[in-house]
Amino acid sequence: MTTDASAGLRERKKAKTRAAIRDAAMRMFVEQGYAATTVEQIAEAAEVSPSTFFRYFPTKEDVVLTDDYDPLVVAAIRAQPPSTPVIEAVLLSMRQVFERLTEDEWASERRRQRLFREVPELQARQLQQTVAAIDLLAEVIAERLGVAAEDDEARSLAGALVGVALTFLKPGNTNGFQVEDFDRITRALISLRGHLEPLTRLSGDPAGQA
Amino acid sequence: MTTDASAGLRERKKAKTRAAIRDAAMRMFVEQGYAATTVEQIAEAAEVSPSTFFRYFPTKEDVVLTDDYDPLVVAAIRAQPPSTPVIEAVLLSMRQVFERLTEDEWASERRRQRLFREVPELQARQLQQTVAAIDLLAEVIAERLGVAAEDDEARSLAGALVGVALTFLKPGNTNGFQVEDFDRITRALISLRGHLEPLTRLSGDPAGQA
DNA sequence: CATGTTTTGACAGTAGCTGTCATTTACTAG
DNA sequence: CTAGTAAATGACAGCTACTGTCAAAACATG
Repeated sequence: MTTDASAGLRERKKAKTRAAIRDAAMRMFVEQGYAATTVEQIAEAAEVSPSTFFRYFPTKEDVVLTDDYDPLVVAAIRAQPPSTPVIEAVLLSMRQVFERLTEDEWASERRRQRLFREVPELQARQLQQTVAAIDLLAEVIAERLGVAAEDDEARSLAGALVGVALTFLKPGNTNGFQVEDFDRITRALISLRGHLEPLTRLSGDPAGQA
Repeated sequence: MTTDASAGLRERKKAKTRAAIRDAAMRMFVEQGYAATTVEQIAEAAEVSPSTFFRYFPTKEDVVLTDDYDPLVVAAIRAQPPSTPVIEAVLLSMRQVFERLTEDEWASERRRQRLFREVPELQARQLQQTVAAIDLLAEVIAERLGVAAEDDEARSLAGALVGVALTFLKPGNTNGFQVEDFDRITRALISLRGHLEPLTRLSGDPAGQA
């Protein structure tokens, strides 16, 4: 999540600058709003020039968008015993990752999520990231199922899970993902199973006009 | 989709201007690329001032984003006989709407989809729209199931369907949604059902560290 | 045709972002 | 420690998306 190696003064300084920019930005976004905060102000608060800001973050949006959870979840899924059914493995892994967050991490995560809810442009880009994560998830699932990564089975399973998860991010869910949400997701998936029962191979006969 | 009433000269002119801007923009986007086309150029080609451009479209992105399919699908779902199972009703309705498109509509739809694939900012906003459509879909589904619109069952069913559908938009799917895709979706949903089998109420026992 | 309302264009201004270039700052060899 | 190299920075100029304001033009209505 943060810096590990203090390889050289240069690297350390870069990490510090990056953190300074991100912290200043987040603070100001919360205080005065995202749109009302200019890059110039952020740069000044972080004691760098605007040029430098853009060297660290390609756009103002990207300051908020950094998110390292995906690889954690992927790793957690790989760590599940092969006997565990796929869906359970995925849900359990997400749960584990979230349970392991510190209180500070939760706090900044909540701020982030609030910004996503309030600033449309940010929401759009976060959704884009989330949807991109489907591919990642599909790969791990494919591994588990022993099929190719492009296989419809793995991809659509990943898509369905992410789709369901999206559903739980929307209600003015003050705290973003809550641990209890996993139970609700499980229950939702079970009801989904019921609705899938009547499906047969031919559900799409062309039907002419209305 | 286009203009219906020629209520007055004023309305007709507005519709014409809107179409002129959109057509000019789309043509130029295809010819010289989205980023390389400035609003000023579009305005000039459409014979309006830049000010007017922004009166018709709040942002350059919105020129591409107009999309009237959602209400059509919703209407089609409502038109399905109540005996049809939900998922089948949804899939069938989508299929019907797409089958009813004219060749011209397909053509411009393909251009649109290509832009979405090629221009990240547009993709982000389209996904946002798509995810927003989950709410709409959830409402119709809730009606059919006879539950509240905020019910997890309806919402997550909608989310799952959209999630699966998203999966099929990604492969360099030259033509966007193809009619055959519906068969693949059906098959994918059936395999999904298989993976949901082992689910029980308790799949999320906290599990300590890795 | 006269009056009121909408639509338009011109203009000025803000902010995000890009590219360039000289200066400073950290690394590396001797 | 010093000289030379590579990287990071800041200052600046420039483009473009977008906003707000205002007067002129185009339509509507009696």
